[in-house]
Amino acid sequence: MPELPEVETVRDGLDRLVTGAVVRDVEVFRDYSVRRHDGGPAGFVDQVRGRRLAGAARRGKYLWLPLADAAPADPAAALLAHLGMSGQLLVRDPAVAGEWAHPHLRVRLHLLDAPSGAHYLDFVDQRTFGHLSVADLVPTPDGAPGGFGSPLAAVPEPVAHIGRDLLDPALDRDVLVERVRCRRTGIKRALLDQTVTSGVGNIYADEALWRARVHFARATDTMTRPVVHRVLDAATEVMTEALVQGGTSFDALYVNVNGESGYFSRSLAVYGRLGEACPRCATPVRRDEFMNRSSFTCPRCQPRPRNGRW
DNA sequence: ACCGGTCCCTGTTAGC
DNA sequence: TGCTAACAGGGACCGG
Repeated sequence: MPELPEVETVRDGLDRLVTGAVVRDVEVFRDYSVRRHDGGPAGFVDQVRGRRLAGAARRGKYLWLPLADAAPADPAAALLAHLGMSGQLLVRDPAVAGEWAHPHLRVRLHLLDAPSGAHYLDFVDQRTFGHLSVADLVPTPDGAPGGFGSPLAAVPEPVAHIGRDLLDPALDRDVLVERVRCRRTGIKRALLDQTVTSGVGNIYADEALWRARVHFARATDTMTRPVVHRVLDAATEVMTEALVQGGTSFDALYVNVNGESGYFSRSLAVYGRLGEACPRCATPVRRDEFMNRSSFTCPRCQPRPRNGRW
């Protein structure tokens, strides 16, 4: 499932492979995949067709391609993507891939003059939790670049409420620690709340908490600054390592921009490993239902707090 | 303003 | 064998 490292892998690939390309045409095969676009599927096609893709930027799990060559009166805008659970952005060349159409192809951009020579940018999404839209760019309140890979101090409007992620050079870590400690909830809920900090999903939250030896239900307002720092450091580490390895793939749904699967799943310590030995102490990994999904912990390294918040 | 619960969607797998 | 139910999960949205 794409979390920050996987999305960053895709962003980096798009930056190299499609920056400068002109969108010659757009096909929407599944209206639901552009559901968050204001003008609907037809408006989406109108706003993307003829525009030049000016780069690739990211904050947390949101990814955007600023659109150049607009009419002078139009506001600055970007093609915005969220991959959801199963979304992929595939840069494809029919000379290599043929005209074979993926069964879950939802949106296809026809490209001209891509630096890679690619003809298509395909949005493929089996479970359709992902989506594309065109959104206006709004200035960042702090005047810093909008995200990773963004030279502009602006973000798409639907991203404006999302917190800076842990790999963002403009993130103020001390402010983030205080924001976490001010919350009255459990630490995992805080990690997954994208308005606090973005990019952390269920997998990396579990891995980070295991590394930091903190239980997911630990109340944020009982955590000392060093402990919060330890959790955030662990999350930064685990995502950085995953990024180096090209992102996680444990169910073969996720592939990077070139269609390659990542291999980080081999390095997961607890996530998805019910009953297997904790790599630190060999205690069997436990699974709890939490937020209508699974949380994996080592019951010995991460004992359940007495006054925890689920 | 903050917090927590619900729902959206589809393919795979487990179980009867 | 064939059906149903559970499961994966980010985030918009809503009610308290």
